[in-house]
Formats: sequence, C-alpha cells, structure tokens
Amino acid sequence: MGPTLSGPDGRMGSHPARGPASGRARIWNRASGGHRRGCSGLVPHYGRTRDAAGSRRRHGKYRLCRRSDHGPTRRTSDGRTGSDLGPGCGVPGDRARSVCRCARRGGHFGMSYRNLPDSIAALEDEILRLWAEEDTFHRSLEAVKGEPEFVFYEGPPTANGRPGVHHVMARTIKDTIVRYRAMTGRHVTRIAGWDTHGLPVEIEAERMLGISGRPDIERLGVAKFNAVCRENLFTYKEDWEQLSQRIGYWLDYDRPYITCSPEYIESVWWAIGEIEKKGLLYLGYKVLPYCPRCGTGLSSHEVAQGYADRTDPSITVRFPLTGDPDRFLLVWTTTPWTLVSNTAVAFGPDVAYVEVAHEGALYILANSRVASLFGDGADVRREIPASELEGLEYDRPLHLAPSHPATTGQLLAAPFVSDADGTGLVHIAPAFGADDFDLGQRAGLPVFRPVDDAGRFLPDTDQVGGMLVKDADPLLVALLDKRGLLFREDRVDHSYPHCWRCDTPLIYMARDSWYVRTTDVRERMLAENAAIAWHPPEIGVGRMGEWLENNIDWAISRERYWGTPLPIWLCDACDGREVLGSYDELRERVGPLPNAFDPHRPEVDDYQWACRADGCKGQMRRVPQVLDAWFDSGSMPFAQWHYPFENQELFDRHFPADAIAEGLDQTRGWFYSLLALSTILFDGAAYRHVLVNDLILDGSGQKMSKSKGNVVDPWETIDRYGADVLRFYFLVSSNPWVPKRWDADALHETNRKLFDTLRSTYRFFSLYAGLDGWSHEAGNARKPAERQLIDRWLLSRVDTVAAGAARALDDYDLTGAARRISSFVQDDLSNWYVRATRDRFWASRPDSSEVLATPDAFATLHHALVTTARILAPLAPFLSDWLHRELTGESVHLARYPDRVESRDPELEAGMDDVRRLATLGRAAREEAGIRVRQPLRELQAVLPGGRSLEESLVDVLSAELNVKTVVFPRADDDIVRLSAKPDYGALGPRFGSRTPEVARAIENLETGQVQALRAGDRLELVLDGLVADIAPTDVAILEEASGDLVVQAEDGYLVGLSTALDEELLSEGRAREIVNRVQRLRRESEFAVSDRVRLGIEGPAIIERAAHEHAAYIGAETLAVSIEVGKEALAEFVGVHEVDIERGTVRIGLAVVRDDASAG
RNA sequence: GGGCUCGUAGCUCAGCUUGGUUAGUGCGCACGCCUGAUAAGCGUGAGGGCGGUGGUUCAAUUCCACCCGGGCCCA
Repeated sequence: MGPTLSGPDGRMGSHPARGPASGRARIWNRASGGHRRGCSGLVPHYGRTRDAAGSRRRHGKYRLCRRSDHGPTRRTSDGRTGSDLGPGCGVPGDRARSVCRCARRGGHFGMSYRNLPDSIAALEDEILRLWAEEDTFHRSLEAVKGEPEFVFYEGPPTANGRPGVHHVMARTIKDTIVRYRAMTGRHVTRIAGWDTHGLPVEIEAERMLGISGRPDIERLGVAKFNAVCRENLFTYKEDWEQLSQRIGYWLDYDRPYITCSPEYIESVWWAIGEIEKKGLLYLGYKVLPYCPRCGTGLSSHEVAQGYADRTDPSITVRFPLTGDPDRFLLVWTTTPWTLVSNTAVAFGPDVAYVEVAHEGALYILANSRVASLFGDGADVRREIPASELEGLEYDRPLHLAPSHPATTGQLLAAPFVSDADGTGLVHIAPAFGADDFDLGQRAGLPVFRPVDDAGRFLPDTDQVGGMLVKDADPLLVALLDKRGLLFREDRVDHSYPHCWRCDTPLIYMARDSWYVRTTDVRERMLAENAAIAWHPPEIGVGRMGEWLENNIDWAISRERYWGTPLPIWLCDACDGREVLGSYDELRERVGPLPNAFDPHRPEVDDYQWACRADGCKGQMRRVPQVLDAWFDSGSMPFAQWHYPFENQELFDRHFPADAIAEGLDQTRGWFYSLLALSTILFDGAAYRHVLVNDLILDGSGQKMSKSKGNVVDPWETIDRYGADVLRFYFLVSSNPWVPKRWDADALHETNRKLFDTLRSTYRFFSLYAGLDGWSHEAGNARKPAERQLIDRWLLSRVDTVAAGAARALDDYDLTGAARRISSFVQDDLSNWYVRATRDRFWASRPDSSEVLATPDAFATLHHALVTTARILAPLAPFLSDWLHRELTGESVHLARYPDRVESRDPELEAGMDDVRRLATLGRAAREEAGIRVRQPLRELQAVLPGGRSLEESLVDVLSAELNVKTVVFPRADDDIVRLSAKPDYGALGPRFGSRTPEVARAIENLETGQVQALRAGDRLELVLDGLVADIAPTDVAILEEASGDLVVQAEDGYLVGLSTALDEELLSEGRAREIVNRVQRLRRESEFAVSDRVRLGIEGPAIIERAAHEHAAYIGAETLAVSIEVGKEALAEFVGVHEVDIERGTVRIGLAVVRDDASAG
C-alpha cells in the first residue's frame, strides 16, 4: 500500500490490525463479532440502513461481498484449492477490507448511503414527510431572504372544480420555473390564490339548491343564494391543496389571496375608482344571448348546451335607396323582428357586388348570389365597386319605434360579411347581434332597443307593441309585404340556440353593461405586449397581438349575484353617479360599517344616500351588476397585497411579474385582464415572460370532458408512478404549448428511462461505496484534473449538461432542459461512464500507480450524482431531493443550481464522441462479420473525419469496448477507404438551374483521382453537353467509403475496418470468455448469490479444456471460482454437472458453492 | 361563421423560419449481442414519403392557395 493511501479510511493491509473497535461503526460489531477472518462473501446486512431495496434482490438481505477482496487475480490455475485462496483476509497484500463492513475503520465517518426505499410511493412519502417536518419550503425562502426577488404570479384557479391531470401539468410548469429561479439564489414569493366569484360558483349553487334561473334566485332571495355560493366555495380547495402538495408544487397556502375577501374586493374597488378618475368607465350595452322567459343572459357554455333545430322565417327584403326609389338593396334575414331596429346595412369589402335589373327596378347584391335569387337569365347591368357602396343611404323598411328617430340607414363595410348565403348584404341592428353591435361601436351607430326585459316590444311600438318579439314575426312580414318591400319569403330549418332550462328560443339582445374604455390604451397595450417575452413567441404576435389589434372596450359588468359588486352608485333622479374606490368612501356617505363588513350583495345594495347634486332630491342607488371575474383575477398583482391600502412596499417589490405561466385559453382571459389593468393603472405590463401551455387531450386526440368520460384521474397516475414521473413526462414529452395527447405508455417509459436508470446508478454507487466504506467526506480522491481520462470526461459532461440545462431554463425552455438531463443520465452517466468503469469500483489493482483509481471513481460518480440531483431538482423534486440528502446530507432545494464551468473540456468531450461513434460502427462491423464481442480480435482500423486521431487513453476505451487488441489510424487514403464526391445542391442549384441534376450526376461519377484533386483544394472543369461546369471543392462533400478486405462500417466521415483474422491465441481467449459466459449463466440459473465463491470443474473438447487451462486465472476471477479443475475426473466429485454448448461441442461444467463455514477457518 | 393552431412510420414526437442528395428520434416489433447495476443494457433490421388537391421552382415534407380532419378562443 502506498503512502498516499493512509487517508482517514486507510484500509488495505492496515485493516485487520485496526479492527472495528477503533471505529465508530457500531451495530455490526455486535452482530458480526467484529472482523470475521473467514469472510465468506456473504455478509449479513445489519446496520442502520433499511433493507428495502435489498429485499428485492436475489441475495436477500445479504450485501455483496466482492471477489476482488480475495485477490482473484492471483487465483491458481492449477486446479488446487489452495488454502491461501480462501478468504485469507490476512494474506499480505490481499485486499481484505470492506467486505464485511468491518472495514469501517477508526476515524472514518461511519457514513453509508442508504438503499432506496422499496417503492416510488415510499420514497415520495418520505420526502413529503421531511418537507413537512422541517418546513423545507419556508426554510428555502429564509435562506435567500434579502436576495433579489424573482416575481411570480400564481393564476388563481377556480375553486369550483376538481383539479385534473391538466392542472398537474400547469402546476408542474410553474413549479419548475420558480424552483429553478430559487436555486439560482432568487427569492421567489409564491402566494396561492383562489378565484372565487363567477358563474361556475352560481351554477353549482343552483344545482345544490335545486333551482334554476334568475326568477328562482330572486324568489329564494339573493342573501340565501349568495350564502350557499360562499359555503361551497372551497368544496374543492382541499383537493387542490392536496394535489398541489402531492406533486410538490411549493406555494404559500397559509395566506392565499381570495378574490371574495373584503380586502381583495376593496383593492378591486380602488382599481375601478381609478378607472373612473381617468374617465375610462362608461355605461353602454353588451349583446348577450338572452332568454326572454327566464329574463337572464346566458353564458356561452350554457348556450352551447341548448342548440336545437327550429324553423324560422327566411325573408329577403328590398331596401330602397334614399332619393332613388327604383334602386334597392337586397337584404336577407331570419329574424324579421330585428328589422324594427335596423340601423345600417353591411357589405363585405372583399365581396363583388353587382346591379341587376328586374321588373323595372335595379337591385344591388353580391354577384355570387344573383343566380339563386334571379335565376340564370338575370340581367346583370354592372359591377359596383366597394367605394360606391360605402356610405350609401337607404330608407329604413320599418319605422315603428319612436325611440328610433332615424328614417334612413347607411351602408358600411364589415369584414365579417360573406356571400356564402343570403344576398351578401347584411341587415344591422346593433341592439340584437354581437357583430352588429361591434360594427355599430366602430361606426358610432346608436343602439335602438325597443324591447323590454321580458322580450316584448315596448308598448309605444307601433303595430307590435307588447308582443313577444318572435311572435311579431308574421305580422312584420305581412307589413313588409303590404309596403311592397318583401322580395321573397321562405322558411329555413336551422340549428338555433334555446334556453337550456326552459327551451325558449334565445334572442340576442343588448343589455346595459359597464365598460372600461380599453380602446384608449390599445396602442400602449400593443407596445407592452410586444415587449413581453412570449413562450412561444408566435402566440404573442399572433393570437394575443391580433386580439389586441382588434380590441374593443371591455365589458366588465355581469347581471349576476355572486361577484365583486360594482362600486357604482347612480342617482335615481338625475344623471349623477359616484364610483367608490374604498370602504372609507362608503363610510363617509353612509356612516360606520359593521365590523364584519361584507361588500357582497345583497347587503351592499342597501347602502343608499341622497344625491349630492344641487337641488336633486334623488337617491343614490348601487347599480345591480357585479364584476366580471376576469377583472378580479386581473387585479391580483395589487389586490393580493390589499394595495394601496396596505403593503405599498411589498407591492412595489412584486410588480411586475418576471414570469407567469398558464394555459392558452387565458389569452383573452387572465393574460388580457392582467395586461389591460396594469396598463391602465400602472402604465406597464404586469409580466415580462409568459409561458403558455396547451391542453391535454385523451389518447385519441379528443378533449377531456366529464361527459365523454375520458378524464384522466391524476391521483391514479401519481399512485402508480409517483409525482416525479408525471411531472417529468409533461415536461419532456413535448413543448408545453403544443396540445399533448395523454399517453400512459410514455409515463412508463419516462419512469424506466430516466428514473429507473438514475435509481439504478445510485444503487450501484451506494452498494460499492457501502462495501468499500467510501464516503465523500473521506476526501481521498485526487483532484479532478489528476483523475483518469474517463473521470475527467464525465466531470466535463456534467458541467456541460448543467450549463446547458441552466441556459434552457433561463430561456423557459423546460423541455430542452428535461431532454438534456434525461439523455445525460441514460447515455453518458449510466450507459457509458458506469458501464466503462464498473470494475474500478471493485478491483483497483495493487500497483501504486493505479491504487487511487477507486476513490477517484467514487468521487467522480458521487459528484455526477449530486450534480444530476441538482439539475433535476426543479423538474423532479422528490427523487432528486432523496438522492441529494443521501449523498450530501442536505436538501437539494436548499442547494444552488450548478453553474460551474471549470471542469469543461470540449476537446475531451469531442474525443469521447468520436470514440462512441467508432464503437457504434465497430459493433455494427462485428454484427456484419458475425463475430460476437466476446471473441477478441487483433486489430481495428479507424478513420475520423478530417483525418484526426484519438489520444491514447481514448483509444484504450475504444479497444476495451470493442474487444480488440489494437486500434490503428491509417491515413485516410490508405487502401481501406475509397473517396467519392457528393454534390451539394445548395451550391450547384443557383448556378446551374435546370441543368443541376446533370451536373450532380457527373459529380457522383467522378473518378478517384478527380475527387482527390478536389479534396486537395483544386477546381475541376466538367464538360457536359454544351456546358462546361466549373466545380469548386465547396460544391461537393467528400466521402470516404469502404474498400479492401476488412469488414467496414462508415457513417458521416467516421469509418472502422475490422480485421476478422483469428489465430489460436485469440480463439483460445475467446473460448475462455465463452466458458465464463456459460458459468455465469449457470450461476444465475442455479440462483447462486452473485458473491458466492464456487468450485469449477470443466470437461469437454480438447480446445475448450486447453483454453480453460490457459486462462484459468481469468476464468476464476470472472466467475468467483476458488478452484478450477479440468478433465473427466474433475467432475466426479460434483453433484451438479451441467452440459452446455460451446462451438458446437458439448462441454460439461461442474459447479459447487464453497460453503461459508468451510472457508471460515 | 371568424381568428389562431395542429395533421410526418402502429404509437409519441423532431425537421419546415433560411426549399436541396437515401425525412430523423423514442416506444413497440423482429433478429442478434452483452452482462459482478440485471424484471436492466447494447447493436442491427423492417416500417413512412411527410392529411388531400393544385400552384411556384431545376428542386417542396419545407413556400403559396384551396379542401378535409382535430383543437383552442371568439361568435
């Protein structure tokens, strides 16, 4: 043992002398009675660790003993069972050390790395318990107190529904973002929020009360109704909290913001007050689907439930042009009653219009509709350009309502007009159609609504006063006919919305509505939006940008009950109005408020006061509406702090948000309300980055919905795979903003590929670290720069991957980060590093130059695992924390995201990439040659792109991987490669145009000498039919292809040539490996513990027996054989003799376990 | 009905911005290999011509138009 070895765990030869008594290792002392000289290889596993994982292993509760401990390289090959072969741990130079954990020697830290819990659920439960016990979340916040804030806003979910699997995705995205920022040292306030107002809550209350519709609610009383709403707000709060906590979404649930709390509402009032002060609040109309019988507007969701087929009149009416009684506009409608309120006619700017002569009159209509209205022989006089239509006036067909003084209307261009049906000219009544209303708003048209809340024409309406509007249709049609304006009358069968409660056909009708004049800040919103970093960007410029371009004023009032009451009081006598911005302002008017003041309806409706206008005797009464719930949630940046009444400083520190992340459906929802309110109130956007996610569809691409029964229960999946797997699946499978199909198989795959691999790698590490007594605290590894090449390679990869993941997360590319981590763990860490270095974890050689190999390997793997845990932590917080705690003693969520770059060695990484590519090709060549890897080969020729070569230690990695004795790098123009040229179409196409294919063909047929010339940098002239093509080296890609008698594989400039010649020496060695292979299989079939020592007897064809003799040491080492006997007699004493097949010859193998006590001496 | 978006192997996705040779990855499948992490791992192969139609171009999965189908939002 070299002097460098006498570290704190200086084991080796010193071990027997020191014994356990001097160590802090305890329990096993009693259990094993100290060091057991006769180590059997089976070590009872006692100690503090649980044996969870171990119990699943075949060797049960026994830890592995390592055969290297018994000096396998010195095993005899002469078949005798020399006593020195026994576990003579005292043999000088024998590495009797950790086998029994008796190697836990004095001064050591006594640490071991626990086995993983039995199941994913057990692991995650353990972590959840730890988080709860030590309050890791708040400790992580404490740890960065005073550090710069990373501002994150939690969009409040409606507490009204059960959280589903798509919420898990949304919450995973949010949590990953904020955990990452927290790990970069930012303080991230994360306050939970609840969206508590709005129609969903009311509908649930109606359901519970067994009532339906406004009349029912009014009968019951608003007080009772709202009480039920309030009681049932948090029916699902528990579900949300439990699910959020279970998936590791760290949020402050202790003091959430709740949109129906008095403080929150007061902040919202403040906002409305500010809007009023800025002159941006006004009373207008909003067109809603309206049930005349129930007297209520319906939400689009309700409307969607009530479509049914129905027959309506379909009439074409002629509108005479003003002052030109023989020219008419032809207008089509299925709602004759709305003609009473006709205000304009719209035409499509892109539709072609013509004038048709018919029975002495001229008619204007869309060209494409002429045939259907006038037949084939129509007398089309001329085309009418849009410029001529614009502003044209006509006489209104029905002039019955005194509230509608205008006798003429105008032609207006409207993009929504098509010529798909009707006449291409659309009758516009702003009070009775949403498109009509929007057009009217843009064009400044008045809204005439001669209809009351019950859907009846106002009494003063001529002819039809007091009639239900739909019932008036026949009368109105007859009237039109009488006046000679009815051009054509039909019936139409179509799908029409009905009230889902009472089946009454709905009408669209303008209702009183309070508006915020967002059009005043449209340009500001557009500018702010352009400055927001959208992920992905196209949603910002596309969906959001277009929506803002077409922004219309925001209708913020709802004719409902359970919501933030509008703080608007109107005088019932004059046009006075007061908009309150605080409860104090209310107190000033009505005196002290109750202690438990609740601003909700109906109490708030009772507050009235005398109008302050001079001489006015009126009373100020609150308007009946409540606030759009989007206004509530859009207020959360300030309302969560009860700003401006409290917490000014907190608000300042938390505005605007650095990031928000919600579903695509929030574009016109929360994303908009946040932007609109913050632009109006604070002249800036409320968020700088926004990460958008799309829906999760079911396995066949259908939207999940309760009615379809295709909703995935998140709990089921979490129980099965754990939260980490579910989280990681969402992140890794595709970018958040593409719709994701739910794929249960992919979950399984995620678990297997990343998590199983990582767990397995940890298990490997902890197993041998435990056996070896190695701990990261030992400090006995060399500096990274002094370690072996493959260690340095892994350390470099770790840093490269960590930096890449950090860069991706900085850019909100969660999927990119997830994929980097995943492929690192699988490809680099497990499948390359661990596989290539396995033997270093149990068999360092006694010569001094290599003696530190094992601590180096442990330290390297330890570092890689710790770093992996850290880079994985924001994405999969459970396993990463478990590993990190076990590997370092600290929660990963208190650690920093790795940002080291000092170990990066790009050249080394590139070199290893070369090795891996060559290894792949080499395996392919073996496959092609039909020579298994077990058969050693003499030589591999390898060519790298650009003629580079590999440094020696990389060559060693390659030759070990491919089981070849030597690797040589021939010059590329040696006879194993042949050159050819491939045309670069990108370079040729522009120069040769249609002759490109000919030139390309000529290039493909170049002779070797010509290609060599190109490769040397010369130009070539190719003479084609009537064309001389001047070919430069940049016009081609030069390929090296196989030639000669080697088995060759090549790709992308990489090439290997495998010499398949075999000689006796190679064959014998190959046979030895075959024997080992068979013995290992037999061991497994016999269910031996992997650490059992065995005796071997081998009998078979002469070539096999010779190989067994020649390579006995090797065979013994590989198979843990303490003795190998060869020949017929050798098998006599074996009970178990197995026949196997090697090279078509029968080989008989005797196999017996060497008993523990037999060797215990 | 309008705006946006997606449609690529049995399944899940990449590539399309800046057109260019035989369109990639993973799963699954078949065959083979390796194994002291092992209900793992590695290699090879089969499998699509990129939803359809038409256009632009020497050249289209990539650009354009229309159509079909899914999704979101708005009506």
